[in-house]
Amino acid sequence: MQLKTTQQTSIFRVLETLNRPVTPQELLGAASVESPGLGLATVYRVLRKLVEADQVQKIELAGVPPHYEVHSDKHHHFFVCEDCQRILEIAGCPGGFKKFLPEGFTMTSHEVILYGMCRDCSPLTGKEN
Amino acid sequence: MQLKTTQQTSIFRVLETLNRPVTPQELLGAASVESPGLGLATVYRVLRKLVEADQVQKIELAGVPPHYEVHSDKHHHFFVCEDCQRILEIAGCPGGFKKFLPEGFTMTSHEVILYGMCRDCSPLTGKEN
DNA sequence: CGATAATTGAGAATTGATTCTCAATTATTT
DNA sequence: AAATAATTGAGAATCAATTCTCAATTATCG
Repeated sequence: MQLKTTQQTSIFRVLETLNRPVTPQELLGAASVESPGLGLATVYRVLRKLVEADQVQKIELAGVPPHYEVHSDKHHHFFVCEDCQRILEIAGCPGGFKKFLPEGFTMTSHEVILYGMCRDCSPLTGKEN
Repeated sequence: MQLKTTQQTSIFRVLETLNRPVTPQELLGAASVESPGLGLATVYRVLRKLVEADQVQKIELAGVPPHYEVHSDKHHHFFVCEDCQRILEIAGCPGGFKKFLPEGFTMTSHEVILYGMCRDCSPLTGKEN
């Protein structure tokens, strides 16, 4: 997908800058700085096109609304902060999941989600300390 | 939560019998055999109570609607069949996820989801062969 | 038994995420 | 610049999951 307008460019640039999964609302807020008056419908329109073009991935994890992030080819998983709800990419993976499959099952992919508190929200390392 | 009525009993019994995560619709269908005329609202009402009482767990996984199953204390994960959309519990877990956490993060739990084809849907072992 | 409380089913209403509609604005073509 | 095409923002509409409303049914209690 080629970005033609100010709005489209802002949306994609913000996605690249934040470099983590964000909600459409978050994206609207951040991209509105560059593109005042930006509408949520446009954010969704652009996201849809970007997802179709495989430049952006929609991340759906339990307990949090859908997030979007610039598509990465590296195998990775996610961390969800139970306090601020922020999602972060986690590099690395223990692997070796196939041995847990029952007989006759085939596995095409897997997902690992870690839940806890991010640095900013952890009581001992957070900003407030 | 103590089960008082026919409807409540059927709903819980079916959950126990099926012994896997099911959708409220599936549950309605199955419990309607014992309780003809059962309504979806009642299924949701009873599920909500059971979840509050921690007797049932709501399972939310990407790509499939929410499922409910009898609460199990054993640590386990899930397999999602990409063909029939059925969810199955997987016993066992590789563990050792904490080493993937960034500095200063704390982990309280994790989730592993395997995607693929279940026995019934796998081309070489399915019913149709 | 008669009164009161609880539960139920049906369908309307709500919620959150997303898409659609449409008039206005902006870009592109000629 | 005129005509045509594309994009946008706002709010309405949709969609799926779930909850609410309310009258009818069922259960419980004195």
